[in-house]
Amino acid sequence: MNSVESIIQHAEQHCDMRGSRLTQKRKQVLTGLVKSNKALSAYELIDFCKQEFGESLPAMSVYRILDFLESELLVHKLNLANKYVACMHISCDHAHAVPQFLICKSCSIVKEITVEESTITDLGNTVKGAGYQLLSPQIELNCLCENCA
Amino acid sequence: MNSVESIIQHAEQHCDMRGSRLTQKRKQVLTGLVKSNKALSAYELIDFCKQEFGESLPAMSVYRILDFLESELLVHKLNLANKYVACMHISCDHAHAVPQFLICKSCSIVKEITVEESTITDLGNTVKGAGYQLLSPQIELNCLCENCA
DNA sequence: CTTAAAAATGATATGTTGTATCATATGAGC
DNA sequence: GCTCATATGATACAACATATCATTTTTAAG
Repeated sequence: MNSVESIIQHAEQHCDMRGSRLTQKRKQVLTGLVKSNKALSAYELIDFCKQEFGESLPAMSVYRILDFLESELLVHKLNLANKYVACMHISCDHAHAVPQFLICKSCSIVKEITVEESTITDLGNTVKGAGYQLLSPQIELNCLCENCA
Repeated sequence: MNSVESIIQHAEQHCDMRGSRLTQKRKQVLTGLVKSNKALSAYELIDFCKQEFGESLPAMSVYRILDFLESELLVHKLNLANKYVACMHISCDHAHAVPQFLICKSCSIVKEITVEESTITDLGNTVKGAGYQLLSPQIELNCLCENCA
């Protein structure tokens, strides 16, 4: 069993335990993200499902599926790029900390790293000090990856 | 002279010194951002100029004007929200450090604060350690402001 | 097993953000 | 007043996203 299948299987178990269902199409969309190994837009995922599975998904469905996958913590939405990535920790058991995404603006490859505890504390204090409440504790940075730099 | 006019005047001096021109329309767009005191989309700025000045700007022009204002450091583009805000430091003389934007997802009011030196250093090291190169050193966080919380 | 309710997906239209491209106008310097 | 660079206009369209109502599939109760 290759690693993509293994990840999907983990995702399925995860949904089972949470009482939600990883349907065929949800699995297809997630597979697109896992396989591509980078951030894809909803429309790129439509193309993927068309080519890979001969499945013609309407945009609305893909967005709904992405919302679902996000609510299951299997996928992250990258607001900087208007794209979506598979969570890197699907196969990990531990809950993971605040994610930091380094998004290559050229090729959309994303590195999801865990933010230093101290950095998060600093950020949180700053936000609270300004009277604001953090909504999505997630840091996204526009970068260039090694290849594209 | 109210503070909006004062800020615009500072912006004009800034452009003079840099050998660029703050034209009528550029001034109108900047005025929209300064007056509204929050982040606006390009199309909201079109509406503002229409209502305030009876000026019908095509989208293309507004985007070009925003690019110009950004290159002059008078305006920041918030990629999280696809909106634009006037820089809070137009009237300051000192060059300012890496900005951090707390964006209220509900009302678009933005707090621009200066990132702690240590936080930036941490971030920079993490990015470099991951083999990535930071493109736009600017942190944007989805928040709720005091009023909307 | 059948049927009603809930969950998931489809279809269509449209809204929002942004850019490509080619044309026109405006202003600074000779 | 010309000329060239800069600025702006007009039109079309691409990419991302949602509203709304219809249909299908699944679940669960009787």
